[in-house]
Parts: sequence; C-alpha cells; structure tokens
Amino acid sequence: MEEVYALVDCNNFYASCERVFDPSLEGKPVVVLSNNDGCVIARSAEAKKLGIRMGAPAFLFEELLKKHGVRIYSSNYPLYGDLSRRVMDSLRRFAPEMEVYSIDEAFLRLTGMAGAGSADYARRVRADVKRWTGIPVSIGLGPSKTLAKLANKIAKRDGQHGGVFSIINHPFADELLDTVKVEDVWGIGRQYGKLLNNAGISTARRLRDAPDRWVKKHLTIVGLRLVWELRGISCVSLEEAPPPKKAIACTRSFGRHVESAEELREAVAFFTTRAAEKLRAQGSAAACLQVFIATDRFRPGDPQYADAVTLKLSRPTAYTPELIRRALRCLDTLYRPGYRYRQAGVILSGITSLGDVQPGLFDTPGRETKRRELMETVDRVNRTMGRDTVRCGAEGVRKPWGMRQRKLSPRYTTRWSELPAVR
DNA sequence: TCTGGGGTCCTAGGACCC
DNA sequence: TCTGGGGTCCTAGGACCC
Repeated sequence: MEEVYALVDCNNFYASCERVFDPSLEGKPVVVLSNNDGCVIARSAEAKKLGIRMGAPAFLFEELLKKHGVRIYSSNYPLYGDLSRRVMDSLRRFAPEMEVYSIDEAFLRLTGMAGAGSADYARRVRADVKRWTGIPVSIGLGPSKTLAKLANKIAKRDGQHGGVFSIINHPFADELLDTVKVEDVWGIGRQYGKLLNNAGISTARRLRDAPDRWVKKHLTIVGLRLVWELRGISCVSLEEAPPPKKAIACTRSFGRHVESAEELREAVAFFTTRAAEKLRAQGSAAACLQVFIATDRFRPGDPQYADAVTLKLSRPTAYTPELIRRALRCLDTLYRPGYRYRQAGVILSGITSLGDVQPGLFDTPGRETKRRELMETVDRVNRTMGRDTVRCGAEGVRKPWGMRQRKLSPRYTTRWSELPAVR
C-alpha cells in the first residue's frame, strides 16, 4: 500500500509560544535567545524579514533589534515544553500512529485512512491545533517521511498554500523538486551540500535521480536511503516510542567566567544532578561518566585550556550522590588554576536498564534497594513541589556561575504563581 | 560586556584473537 | 625477498538533526 506521511511543524515555535500568552506581540518582531541570552534561536516572521539570522549572536544585532523595537526573550523551556505537550496531545487525535520528532515537530502516519492523505484533512488538523493551543503549524504530506518534510518546506515557503501542501501524486512533482535546493533536503547539511553542488547535483530532483552507486560511495548508506525516500519509496519508518537514550548530557556555558575550583565543583555537581534525573526518568543507569571543562574560545587572547576525563564505573548506577562523588574526582584531575573557565559539562553513557543492575557482591545487604527508594522519593518530591526542592549540598545555593536570563517571560502554564491574570 | 545545548548514526583504523 | 584470512570490539572523527 502507498504510504502517507504528514509532517507537522510548529511555525517559529518558541516565538509563537511567547505570543500565546501575550497577544500584544501579534504582528511584532519577536526573537528568542539561547541559554545565556547568547544567540538568536527563534524568530517570528517579522523578525526574519528584518534579516536577523538564525543562530546570530545577539550582541551583534543590538542596534537593529533596538531600532525596530524587536521584543526579545530568554529561552523559557518550561513554557515551551508544556505547550509542545499540548500540541502533541492535540495531534494524537488525528492519527493512530505518530512520532514526536522534536519539541516542535511530529510525523503522522495516515496510510490507509480514507481521505486522511488529503490537503483538506490537513487543513482541519491545522485549524484545530491552532484553536486548541494557540500555536500555528504547517503541514506537509508525502509518500515518505523525507518527502513529507520537503512538502512541509514548500508549505512554509509558498504562502499561497495556506500552510498545507501535499506532494502526493502531484502533477508537477519534478518541477517542484527542482525548486528545492539540495541542501534544504532533510539529511543534507552544509558539507554534503557542498559536495553535491560540486558534483553538479544542486536540487532535490537531481539528487533523486543520482545513481545509487555514486550516492552510496559519497553519502554512505544513510544518503542512499534518503535518495530512495525522495523517489517515494519509504525506507525510514515511524518511531512511535523513542528508544532509551544511549547518552545523556548536561553541559552549559556559564553566565560569567569562573576561576575557582569551588565554583566549578558546584557547577559540575549541579550538571551531574540534572543528568542523573534524566537518566532515572527513562529508567536507566550509567556505567560511564565523562566530565569536561573549557575556557572561553571566543577570547583567543586569554590562555586556553580544555580537557575531558572519562571514568568507567565498576557497576552502572543512577544514584546521584555517587555520580557526583565520581564527577568531582574527575574534575579534580582536570582542574588547572589560573584559567578563566567558560563551560563545563557531564555526559553519562554506557547506559543500561536500571532493572538489570545487580547489587554488588560485597555491598551491605539492601543498600541498592535503599538507594533506589531514596532517588524515587527525591524525584517524586521535586516533581510535585518543584525542581530542586530536595537537592545535594554540593550544588551550592547562589549559583553565581548560573545562566544569564535577563528577558525571561513567566512560566505561565507550569507555576501557579506565574499564571496569567485576566482583569 | 556579549557567541547554545543535546542528541543520532556511520565509517575507518587499530588492537586483539584464533 | 617472501609475509593469510577472518572476526570482534573499541575509539575517534565526521556527518547529520532539532
């Protein structure tokens, strides 16, 4: 049977989230900044028109932002995460099979649903999501995930489609594929884009028609799969339940430079706590822990130093105090005084299911069970009473190295104290 | 003064084994 | 001078995604 996929993508997601609870932003240029208010990571349509590039360092655009009265926001992930969940819950009503692909995208598999592959159906989905959540979305339909992605791009690019476009059985599919630059195809990034352009393959159509052997040789098996998908042969299946992550990281740039071992230790302990939370949330334990620290690479005049230490544990664990203890020992071997550090991180890998971990032979009987119960309790308290209600002292309290978030909007939907008030 | 964070997969090459 | 064949595991590096 002919496959039918829809790719639903929230328009300018973070900027749209800020708008949902502040209608005064309607029609105004809005940008959302990355952690530490560093780069622009989301722009409303009006902001795009001003020529503000994705990923642009905000400080380079200060003049422009001020001149045009651009409304600027720090990233508010509790808000975006919650609105994302609402959008996904809405979408689930329209398709029996769905893959949540990212915070702002989902694939729906509509294969075999009468009428569901039509642009009309997609338009209804679009209208309902907007009404239920306030978030505008675009929808692309195609016989493979790659073509659904591409159709979505066209839906967004060409205004006349009203945010919905289907490439299924399209009479001018060849011509359409010729209007899409090869580097805009899902899976073709900067490097492959360059390589393909040099080989005279400049559009999606040309890539679709490239010889298999050449593609396999230069773009590996992944590229070959992609080319087949462009031909309408579905090779990338829907992943309804995401497999457990194989690596879990928490890494941050600091809000200011950090020199003292003490502050660095606090930060690393804090990152370890976050990583361990994510680990337990997916029911896993980690057998491998990596810690890295780095100075500010954007200040080449400063003395530079960056290094990482990886530690293998004898037994996988998800017990925060033990992970912190190990991470701090790694840090002690890494730390060199006399540098201005800008970044640090903790990466957990060697991940196994927590249920498979056996207690150590020489451990005090019941120790493992006790540890797990403790972590479960801590997680439960923090989930219901708010993050960091219970935490390790090693994380510190003031967090002077913490993120800069000068333009944070309220957590409208996840904190009682920050609910929007209607007068 | 000011430049994000967190993932995935594939391949090549080296170590080691029989 | 000549110098097998095949397998596994691990790591580093490079590509990609949002």
